[in-house]
Amino acid sequence: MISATDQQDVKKEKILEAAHHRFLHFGYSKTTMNEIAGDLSMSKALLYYYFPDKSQLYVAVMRKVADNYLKSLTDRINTFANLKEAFIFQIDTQHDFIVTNYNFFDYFRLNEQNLPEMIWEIVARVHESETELLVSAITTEVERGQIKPVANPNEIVEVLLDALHGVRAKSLSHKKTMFPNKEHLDEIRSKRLLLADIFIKGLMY
Amino acid sequence: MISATDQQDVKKEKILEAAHHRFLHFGYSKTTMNEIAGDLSMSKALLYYYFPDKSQLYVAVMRKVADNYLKSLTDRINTFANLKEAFIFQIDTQHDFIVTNYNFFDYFRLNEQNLPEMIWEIVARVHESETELLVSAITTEVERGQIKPVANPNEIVEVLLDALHGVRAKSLSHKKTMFPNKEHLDEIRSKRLLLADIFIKGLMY
DNA sequence: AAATTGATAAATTTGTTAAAAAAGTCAGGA
DNA sequence: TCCTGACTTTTTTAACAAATTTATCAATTT
Repeated sequence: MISATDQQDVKKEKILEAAHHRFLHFGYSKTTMNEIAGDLSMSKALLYYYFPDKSQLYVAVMRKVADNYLKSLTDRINTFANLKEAFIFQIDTQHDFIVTNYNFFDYFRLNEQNLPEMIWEIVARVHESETELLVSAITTEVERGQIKPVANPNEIVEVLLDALHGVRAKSLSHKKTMFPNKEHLDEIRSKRLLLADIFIKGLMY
Repeated sequence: MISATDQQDVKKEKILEAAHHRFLHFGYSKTTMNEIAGDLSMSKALLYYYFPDKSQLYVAVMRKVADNYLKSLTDRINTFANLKEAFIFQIDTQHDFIVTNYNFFDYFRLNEQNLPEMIWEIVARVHESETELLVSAITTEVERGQIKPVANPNEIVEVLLDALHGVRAKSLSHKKTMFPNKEHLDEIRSKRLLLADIFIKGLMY
């Protein structure tokens, strides 16, 4: 027998899917609760039965999206042959994550200031997970004797992540095209790989 | 005898000073041509005699500010004992430049898209100058045999500048305080120095 | 002629308000 | 417990007037 709670979870899941679809294609502000309800052939009121309001629905979708990303990270932790592999994985995985969810994050970019606290918690979780992956890779590489022991791997990783972010931000700013195209993205990727290379050598003996 | 053109230049200079003062303290949108004229006890119409419009006045001030910065860079080119010194100089000089002109750049940040072409030319000049300084420092260090020969120093420097920018951007985003305070700035500086250190080691043999 | 101004025109921003759209609520039905 | 239609409240949009600011120009001074 299927419990009521399970049924609810199934329906909630359906709603999350529909909402994700809308948010992903049209962004937060350009999708209405009516439309999401319409997509599911249900009344708007029912959405409010399952989720308290629009922004918390968005947060729930975000959490799901983030959890998927998180999982793809934790699945691979400690599976790398060397530090470089780990760096490349981080660069490509994060890149893919951002590109495939580009529109979804418009709400995020638009409000920047005064976002619900929960959003920041999710962001923090993601960041921690990214950090963890790389810290672990560095620690392993130290144990293997490939690079110098580092006093504070966390600090190193944070600087690396900031730096990688900078490569993206700088390349994308003052480009007219609202949408990053293939060439840009390739340019960013190769710059990041160059940075990663130098960085790794910088950690060696 | 003082030529009419010299007189004009003197007066233009006065106007640039007054405009800079206003832009620096209140930003572009919060200063009016009337106020600038008032500061100089002249009529607003006279401003338009010397400068075609507000935005070109701003650009002229910007050019002056940028030229000063540029000069501080070219003055020091090829005067560094080693690569690290050059990097530190770059970090500190640029940092100082941005902090002392923080408000002045609000116009810059606010419009981001659709800025007058001249602004981008100035930005490009500054960027080239920063790049030149660092490329020269790297080339010198290669000649000294301190680091490995690099195929494309320009590429390396560009990545470094992007990365340094990233350290700043990441640390400053999602901080509520419109104004970066001392502690933030110190944190950014030390992160940047760490990055520079790793980077330099990454360029060694 | 070159430098300057007051008056005035043109453009932009700000404030107001009404209509439209969207968010969010609720009494009641299956 | 799940669900809806009808309803209320809040937010966004549009239109327009008022106020501010940019920009121009004929007239005046140096």
